[in-house]
Order: sequence, then structure tokens, then C-alpha cells
Amino acid sequence: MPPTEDARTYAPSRPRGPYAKSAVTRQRIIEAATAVFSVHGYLAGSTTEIAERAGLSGAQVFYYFPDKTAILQAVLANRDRIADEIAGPIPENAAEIPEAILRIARNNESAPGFIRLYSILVAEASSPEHPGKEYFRDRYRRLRMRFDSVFAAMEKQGLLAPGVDSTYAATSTLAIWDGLQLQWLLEPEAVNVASQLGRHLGLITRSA
Amino acid sequence: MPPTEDARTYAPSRPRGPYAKSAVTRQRIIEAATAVFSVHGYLAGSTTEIAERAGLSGAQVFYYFPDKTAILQAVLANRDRIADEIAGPIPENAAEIPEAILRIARNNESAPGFIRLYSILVAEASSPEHPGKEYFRDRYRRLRMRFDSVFAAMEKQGLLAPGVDSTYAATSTLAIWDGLQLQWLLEPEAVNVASQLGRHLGLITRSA
DNA sequence: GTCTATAAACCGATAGAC
DNA sequence: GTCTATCGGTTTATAGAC
Repeated sequence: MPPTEDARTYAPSRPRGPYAKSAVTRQRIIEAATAVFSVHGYLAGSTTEIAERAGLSGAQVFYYFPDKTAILQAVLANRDRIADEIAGPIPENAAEIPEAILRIARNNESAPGFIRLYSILVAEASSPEHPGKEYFRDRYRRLRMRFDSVFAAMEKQGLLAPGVDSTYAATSTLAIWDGLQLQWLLEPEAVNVASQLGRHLGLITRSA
Repeated sequence: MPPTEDARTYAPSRPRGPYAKSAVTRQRIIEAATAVFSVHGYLAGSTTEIAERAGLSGAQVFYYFPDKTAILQAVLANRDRIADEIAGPIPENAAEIPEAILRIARNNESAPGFIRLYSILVAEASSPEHPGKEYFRDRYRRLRMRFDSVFAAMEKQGLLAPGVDSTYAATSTLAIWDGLQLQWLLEPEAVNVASQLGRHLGLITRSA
């Protein structure tokens, strides 16, 4: 399959450089890999199944990626881009921050595959030699910092509950969100992530 | 290795019944499997590595267990037994419940392997065909019920914060605990599980 | 750029000697 | 009860034809 218009949005200077091959096929592999890792995790997910899902031979996968860890990196980078799009900009009005968080949480309900992908990968990645370890450590650092800064904006306006600072608000919100999603994955009927997360946000902010 | 005195504590009526073989060797396999699953998870953890860690041939593992899923079951059952020992009885005085929870959380800091085992397995198990799915779904149901009943005891004595009921207290405490442990596994220096969990418990209970 | 064929290692599990 | 040897299948990754 020759490069299309679409492809050039990912690899503009086509037949030069190491990633100039065929961006459409490359993207298809990334999407297939996302699906496979979402079910089996990275360690137990096979490149053969990725190839099958992408409608390619097994060898083709290794034409686009030097090894399996490179596929994982591409999956994570791709997912980050999508997540940023969905999240949208941080609200200018600090009082609207909890609602913006809940909007993302509600949106996540329609994408259990992505939730599972992150849940499995982050757990796997906590092992010492996992190729995704640095990525997830940095991701959580980044998320804590971003949450800290948005809650700091609320704190400055006196919108946090007494005894709650922005650092605790950030760490606890991130933690309870992850934990609720885990319970939800195991038994979707048993836990409503957005509603429970909303109660947490209600407790750590100054409410009516 | 012939059965020893120790062995009989696990299999008293020795040469009869399906599990009368050699309980010590069996237990060594379980401990080796725990270590392997803690690092690689169940799907990517190999029976060969389990055998090596236990100092046995690969075939020996399948003399004691019919297949790999049976090893997982044994690991989980064993871990449940130990967890119950560590947890101890529920305090009679409802006011002491938060401190009892924090005591377990502090104890967990010395057992990162077990934390990782559960983190990886529960995430893996959220996939449809995983052999541990029912176990973990039931485990979370059980935990939510147990937490609900201890927080209900606090609620009855007016020890929960206004607007907090025992169900939310149970679900949120479980969720934030899991989430904090996940962040802690990725970067132990960045998060203090017991202290952050303590702040959560402070917020959902009626405090000074 | 895509394929078939295959290497080399490892997987879970079994057979059978001792 | 423990072993060696091995089965059939799968893994990641490569070689080479087209």
C-alpha cells in the first residue's frame, strides 16, 4: 500500500529518514498493538497476534519496528496524543475544575479497552526490568504535577476544604480514580467511577 | 526429599488423598510461583522459571499441580491465608478502625513483592478470559462488604463525616489504597501510602 | 514494501525410566 | 517422588525471494 495524503501528516518528508516508510501501515500496526496489549498486557501480548489484527505478515511488523519494545513505545506515545485531545484545555475558571475532571471520567466509560491497557501496563511496569517503567514513572510524576497546579489554583481562591492542600488533592484524586477504575473493570455494575470520584472531589473542595 | 515433621502440618494424613504427596515441596513451588508471578504476572510467568526457583525439574511442578492455573489458585489461596493472619481481628471499638487499617498499610511497605503480585494479577484478571477473573471479582466484592460493615459500625456511633455513608467509605478507601500503592510501586520515594491513606480516613470520619 | 520460510529459544505439558 | 527426554506449539526476530 503506497503512502496516501493521510500518511504524510505523520511522515511529511516521505522516502527519507528512518521512519519514512508507510505511515498508514505503521499506524495500523499501532492500533492493532493497542488492542492486543489491552487484552493480554505487553509481556504476554504477541507480535504474531498484532500482525494478524493488522492484516499483515508477522515479518512486516518488524519492518516497521526494530523490536517489540519499540511497538510499546509507539502505542504509549499514540495514546498520550489522544488523551490530550480528549482532556482538552484546563478551565480558566478554577471552580469548574472538578466538573472538567468528571467529564473525562465519564468519557472513559466508553473506552474500557484503554482503561485496561493502562491498568495492565502500569502494573506490569512496576517490575524492575520492564521496558515501560520509566514511561509510567514519568507519566505519574507529570500527572501529579499537573493536578497539583490546577488544585493550587483552587486553593488560592479558597476553594479547597479545610485541611486539604493541593498536593494531597492531586495525589488522592489520581489514586482514587485509578482504584475506582480497577474495581470497575472487574465488575462494571458494582462501581460508578464518575459518581464516586465526584463524591471525593466534593469532600476535598469547599462545598455548599 | 521424604516427608518431614513440618510436612505433616500441611498434610496430616500423609500417603492418602490427592494432596498427600509432599507438602513441603508443594509449598516451595507455591513460594517460587509467588515470586515469579510478582515480577512477570501470571500470563508471562513461566513454569520453567518457577521450577528453577524451587530447585526442581520442570516436570516436578506438574507432578504437584495438574496445570498452570492450579498453581495460580494455590498462590492466591496461600496469600489469602497470610493476609488474614497479618490483618488480625476487627477492633471491637469502632473508633480504632482507622488505626487498624493504617497498621496494615504500614505493614505492606515491607512486602512490595506481594503488593506487586496483586497489582499485576488484578489488572491482568480484568481481561475476559483470565483464569483469575472470578477470584478477583469475588475478592473485591468481599473486601467492599467487609469494609462496609466496619464503617457501618462507625456510622452507627456517629463517627463518619457528614454526608459520608458506609458504602462510600468502603469503596473509596479500597480504591484510594490501591491507587496509592500503584504510585508507590512506580516511585517509592514519591508517595507515602499510609500517610496519604490516613488523610483520606481523616476526611471521611468525624475528626477533632 | 510485502511476502514465505525459518532460525533459535522457550512455552506448557507428558512419557517413562529409576 | 524425582528425574531426563521430548512432544507440539508458540515466541521474537531474521534472511532472502519477489
